[in-house]
Amino acid sequence: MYKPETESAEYDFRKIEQKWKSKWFKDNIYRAEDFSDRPKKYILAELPYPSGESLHIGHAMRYTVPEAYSRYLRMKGYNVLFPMGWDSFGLPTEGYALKAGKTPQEVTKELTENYKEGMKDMGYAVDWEREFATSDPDYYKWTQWLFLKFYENGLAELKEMPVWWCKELGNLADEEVLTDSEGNKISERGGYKVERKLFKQWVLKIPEYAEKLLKGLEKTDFPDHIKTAQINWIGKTEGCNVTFKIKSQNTDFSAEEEVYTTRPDTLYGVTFIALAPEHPLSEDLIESASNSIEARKYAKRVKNLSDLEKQTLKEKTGVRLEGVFAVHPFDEVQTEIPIFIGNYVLMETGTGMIMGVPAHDERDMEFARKYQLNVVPVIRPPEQESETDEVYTESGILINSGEFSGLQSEQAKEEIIQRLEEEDKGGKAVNYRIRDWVFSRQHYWGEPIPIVYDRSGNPKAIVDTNDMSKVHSVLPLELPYSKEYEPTKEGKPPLARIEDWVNTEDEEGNPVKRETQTMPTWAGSSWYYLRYIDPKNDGYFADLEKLNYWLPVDNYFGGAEHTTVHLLYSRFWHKFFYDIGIVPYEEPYERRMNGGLLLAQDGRKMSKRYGNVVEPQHLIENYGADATRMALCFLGPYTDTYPWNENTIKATWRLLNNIYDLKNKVKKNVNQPSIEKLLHRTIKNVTGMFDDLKLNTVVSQIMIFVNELKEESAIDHDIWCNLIKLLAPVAPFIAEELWKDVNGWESWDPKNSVHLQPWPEYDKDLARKDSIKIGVQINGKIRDEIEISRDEGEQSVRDRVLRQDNVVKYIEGKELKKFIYVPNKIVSLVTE
RNA sequence: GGGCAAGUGGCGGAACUGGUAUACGCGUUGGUCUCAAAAACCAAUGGGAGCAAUCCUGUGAGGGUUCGAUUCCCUCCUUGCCCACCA
Repeated sequence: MYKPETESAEYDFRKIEQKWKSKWFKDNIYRAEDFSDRPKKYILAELPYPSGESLHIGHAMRYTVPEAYSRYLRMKGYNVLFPMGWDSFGLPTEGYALKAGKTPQEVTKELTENYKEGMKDMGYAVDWEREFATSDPDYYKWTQWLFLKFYENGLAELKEMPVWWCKELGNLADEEVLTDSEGNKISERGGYKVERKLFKQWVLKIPEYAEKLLKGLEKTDFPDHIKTAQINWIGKTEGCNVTFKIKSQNTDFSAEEEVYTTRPDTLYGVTFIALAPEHPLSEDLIESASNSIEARKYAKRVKNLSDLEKQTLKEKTGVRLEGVFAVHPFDEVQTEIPIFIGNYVLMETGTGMIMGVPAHDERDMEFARKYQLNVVPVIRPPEQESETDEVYTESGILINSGEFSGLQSEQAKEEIIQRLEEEDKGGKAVNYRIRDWVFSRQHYWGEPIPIVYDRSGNPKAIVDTNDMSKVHSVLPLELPYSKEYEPTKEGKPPLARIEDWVNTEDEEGNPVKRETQTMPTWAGSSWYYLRYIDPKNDGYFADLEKLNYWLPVDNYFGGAEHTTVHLLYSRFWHKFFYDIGIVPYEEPYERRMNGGLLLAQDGRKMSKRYGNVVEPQHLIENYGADATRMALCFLGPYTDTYPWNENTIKATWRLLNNIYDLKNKVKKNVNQPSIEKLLHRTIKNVTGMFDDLKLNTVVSQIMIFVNELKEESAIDHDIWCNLIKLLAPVAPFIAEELWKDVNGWESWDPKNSVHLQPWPEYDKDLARKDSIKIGVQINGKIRDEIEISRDEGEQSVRDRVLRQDNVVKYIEGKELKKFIYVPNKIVSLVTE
């Protein structure tokens, strides 16, 4: 088999890459300057979590394009911040440690060193002086401080919540639970079985920021599909609350309770009320029903049903509360409305109680059929005379609706809401799908939550965040060292085992117990982009002036899987920080780009199981980092998912060899006008493509240019210098080497680095083609082509076109009805 | 079921605000070099017809708008991702 390393090519990438790597990072030529006169650009790529031996090709795939882009911007004259750090708390690292039989602390140190070395090998232009890991006490001191800010402002609180629970991992957030192919719920990491359980959890009240998160999107420049995903996740609906009186025939119990609906226009079609078994009123209602024993049994069973079972048993069931009924809010509707406890009513949605309108809701209909409940159509399709037999869920014209009959749905909604408000029986309401963010985990490897409990179990913060001198003595609350970091069998957090840490004293010397749950992985990554701005600050999380200079992040690159989790939740943090005045901008990220996946050559996902994993280290050794970088750029657009192809890296390696060989042809003052014109076109194209982040075509353009240069016997020195600069962002090592050679420098001086040189400018006139071949269309089909000079006049083109043989052939004997000439684009003729 | 993204040669992909579809690369075929192979270099390469100039056809399918549609509009199909009894 052909192996590049046996070739006797002059291009010795190993030597070249080793040399420049050591110089760049020793002198940190990629340092981001605080408060430079140059305009700033903050380019951020999601920080990796160390969970494997070393850098994976997926990382290289995600980082190469943003990094090359950051190099381009630096050459364009920007003061660029391109930082890197490690998301080292959390399950990925803990899981790796468990498997390796080491502590997370040891593993973090080892892995981050490997990753960093891998990134240096790739030539990533990172300002390593700003590196940190989220598990560094110096860092999580501020994660804890920020958490306490949430607590002080009532946005973090303890809540009894049904959460995902798994024997092996403790509790999990919704985002950490997946559905497997059989419909079973499993953990994202490890694939363990999970179920629902009630726990006292810390939650962050992100729903309170729903409206601000929606509004803030307008201020960002995110692509529409990302905005839409976040909008849908927040799930705002507008409707109204309707108050129903509830009475019992058996007891003197009575109550008033609200349901939420988006369809007040169907209010006259209500034939039953259903509530979730978790509803606060359900206990009282069961008590007042004549079948309370049966009802209580049913409610208990449904409550304990895990979502796993709910998933498989999707049938709607319920139990009627005999002798209890609801009264329609409008007096003229006299029916006694039956009340059910139903398994399909979710406590988390709306008010946890619904009005059942079977005629206009599929789910209600299914339920009504099962329990033989009345179906009262109150909306008819606008194009039909009467109601349909089917469930009609669209809007239409109201019927059987008293004074509102005849109205169109939209208008009826308003008028019904108005009447409800007038009669004090409800009113406009808004509902959000987004839930409280469960923010505690029963793991060892996370930020300890800086909360203690007094003797009666009341939580309190371990320090007042405004008292900075105390903050420094109390925070960070360090994670105690422990060899046992697996959850206990009973599900107690691992920290609960360390008794002398758990039992402590508050400021007044009262005995208190520490919170033993820790924060989720998302904690550290929710604000890391702020710390990059001022990573060494030990007096504050980040200096306001520096934040003011660097924020917002100009372009944030990451995975599509984070669109509705990390990207949304960190916006929540930031908006809260803005509200309490500790950050200067409302939105953290100006732009966002989601990266695609790199599949294996066989088209499947890369996996050790399939043995189809591509190792970046292997590629670097065999072809060099430059060829690897170029191949990753060249394969396809950043946002797309496509398979790896070993032949692509052979192609980019060959390209680099060709370029390296060209240097022998470089001479001063070579006159090559057509190459010069091509150079300017290339600069123009490449520049535009970098701005559009289309690096696959950047590589194509360089290939086209190099192909032309290969035909030349000599290459002009200045043209060559420009090519090197164009090459620099994608292939930084070879560019640096060629730059040194062409300038004849004997020794290294950081300021001479090609990566700090200005990006080439193009001359508009030179970039323009003088003559252009355009197509000649006759009746919509291309029949001929004609070479015209740029901006040639219509008359002249017309004369010449009409004389062309092929054109004459087609239009002979026919009337020319139209002659269309789009300058420099096309000629189009239409005959009868 | 809902939302989002996407369907272009054998493959990865180009195509600016509608203007010669398939740039660039891979692969394949033929050739040069070689005892031979690899590499390198040259040539061809969407499909079909033809000795040929040339013609027909072609961007998931079907309609539409237009002198002209991969691009805009409508209907549908397929794939991927996300969410999913959300009242």
